[in-house]
Amino acid sequence: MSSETKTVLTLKRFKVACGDCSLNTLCLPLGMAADDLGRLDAIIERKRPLARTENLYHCGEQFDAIYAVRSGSLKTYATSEHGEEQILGFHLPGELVGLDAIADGLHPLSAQALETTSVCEIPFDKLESLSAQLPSLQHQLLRLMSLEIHDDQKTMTALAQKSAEERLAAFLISLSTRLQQRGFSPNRFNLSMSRGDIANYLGLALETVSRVFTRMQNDGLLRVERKAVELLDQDRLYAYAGTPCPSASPQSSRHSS
Amino acid sequence: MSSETKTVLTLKRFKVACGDCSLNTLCLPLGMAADDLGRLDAIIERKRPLARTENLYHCGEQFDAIYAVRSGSLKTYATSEHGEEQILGFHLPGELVGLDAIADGLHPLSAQALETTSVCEIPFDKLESLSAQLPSLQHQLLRLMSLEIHDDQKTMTALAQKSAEERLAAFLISLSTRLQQRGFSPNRFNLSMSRGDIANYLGLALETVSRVFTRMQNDGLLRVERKAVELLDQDRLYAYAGTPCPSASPQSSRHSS
DNA sequence: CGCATCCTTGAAGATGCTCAATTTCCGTGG
DNA sequence: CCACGGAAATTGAGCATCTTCAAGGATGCG
Repeated sequence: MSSETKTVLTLKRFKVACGDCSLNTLCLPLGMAADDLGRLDAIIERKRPLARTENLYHCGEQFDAIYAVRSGSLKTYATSEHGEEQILGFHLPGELVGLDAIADGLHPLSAQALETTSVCEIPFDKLESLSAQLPSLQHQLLRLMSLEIHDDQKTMTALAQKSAEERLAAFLISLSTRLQQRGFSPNRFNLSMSRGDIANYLGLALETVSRVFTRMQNDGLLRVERKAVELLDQDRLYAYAGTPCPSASPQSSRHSS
Repeated sequence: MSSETKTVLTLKRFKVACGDCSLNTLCLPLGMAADDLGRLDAIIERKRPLARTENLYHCGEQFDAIYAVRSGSLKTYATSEHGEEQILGFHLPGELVGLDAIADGLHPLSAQALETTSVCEIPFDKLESLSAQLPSLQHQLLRLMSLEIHDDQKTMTALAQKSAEERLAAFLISLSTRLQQRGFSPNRFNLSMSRGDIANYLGLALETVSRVFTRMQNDGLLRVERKAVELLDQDRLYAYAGTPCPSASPQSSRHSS
């Protein structure tokens, strides 16, 4: 019995029930009733934290669970036949990874921790059957997948038609917004990824990202020192990035080109 | 009663049950039992066909249904504050559009027919409740959303790290593959979108797309005349595009460039 | 038959990349 | 504690790809 107690204590470091998790307004639990939460809790496995550069899964591996980031951050990336990597997303606490693997049961990407990171593992078969029983869970799962599609579309827009400055501005705004939703300062934060990672994600050369950072700093838009970023002029940064389709004012007049 | 018969006949032009639809191995019905299909049929509304340039929905409108393309094709696009459009996807028969709107109940994109196009309208609230009852439907819905995420990631990779040639090659391969899945020739097909649309989607200038087409034609890769495309050398086209993480045969021999 | 749209082709110019050197930072070991 | 070595970041110069601007040709619809 004492050994059992010991085990519980050991695991307790990682075991925080969804109901007590600060992320439950962002993550899968959003909108779920308290007693339904218990059923979700029951299928979730909390894993030991990952160290920096450690992989959560590799491209090509079999898919059997999705993961929710609990703390830290991850990058997901594809590897070309020539060994070059293409980063396709950075994932903050409360975000799900692995959704792209549902389609054919194999992970199309790899996921790697950018810093010490802990995740919740959610076996997909159990999640599917539970979703059928809990409408709010099903709804939130669909919502989060939709959100990922939506976010990817924003990234595609940035890659397709924005300049280096605009891409970096949009990237910083995305980070800032998401950090704010998680209770962090939107103006001062640390980049958990390298310049190379940012460049890779944004389809730019490492050197270009570095140059744009200095240019923005000289313009008084922000201060950046190594990983530490401080946004000094949100408004001008937003103007730089130019967000499409603000879901806002229906413009009755057509622009004639 | 005769009037009722008349109505049925009038609608019959559009009414093809999912069970009789040639797309049911690609679309939502995949994997569903025959009697379950009837329940899906019951919530689907077949709309009158859209003419070329007609919109299925506009960015900013309220979301209450997803759509399955039955015949023809659509483009989805965002509109920036300056009125420029960014195309984010082309959609062929059997593919779903509107999945990106689940997240916040408003369409982030507009959808426009590239040619005469008919769609099935699937009210989302009904789809959600039916999914909870039919596991195979829920599974296929999740699969198709996952597939969209996966496809968007491929596009992001192309935009981030590929040259103009590689992007166009990857685009043509994607079209070819999807057309083949739908029972069309993978080697000879018509582009339903303009050069400008392709360029916009690929993040290139219209002129660049035109030039790359001619270059590829001179290289014997393909023949292109206006909208008509014939792929002459699939292998070389694939080599051009370079697909990442083929989740497939570990090629023992590496192509040296 | 004529106009408008779409596509093609050419020439000049810009944005961002590659190559290369230097500096800063940080962890490791003396 | 300091020194060292490697990784990450910065900065510069030349260059390539793709864009922009511009003109001309083809196609299709009224």
